[in-house]
Amino acid sequence: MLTDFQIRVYEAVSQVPKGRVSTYKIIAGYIGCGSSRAVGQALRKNPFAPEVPCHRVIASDLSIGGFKGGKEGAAVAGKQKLLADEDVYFVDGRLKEKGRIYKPG
DNA sequence: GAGTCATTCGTTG
DNA sequence: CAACGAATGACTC
Repeated sequence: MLTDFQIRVYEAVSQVPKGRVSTYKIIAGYIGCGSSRAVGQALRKNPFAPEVPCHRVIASDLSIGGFKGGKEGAAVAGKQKLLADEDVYFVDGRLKEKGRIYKPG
């Protein structure tokens, strides 16, 4: 069973176009949540894995964030790899071009 | 009902 | 700039 909150997150993340990324903070504020952690929780489940590009979501400090339940290791390694396919590159574990961040509005 | 979490901001050194 | 602590909101058991 999915909650309205999770659906909100999946909807917001699904709106992020290719070659662009978003942050937990932006998603959280976009759906009306004061905690970015809740967003990560919803993405962690990600029942719509291929439909919801959870790999297009990073931390607000331009860090890679987490992936597949891990915040470092092969998890984020695969995340950066996927982002690299989207023309989104990372440097030292941080987003290369902050302009890649997609902000609604 | 308590524990856990893929975060974020503020203070201190 | 770097490291630590406190706060927030929701999902899982």
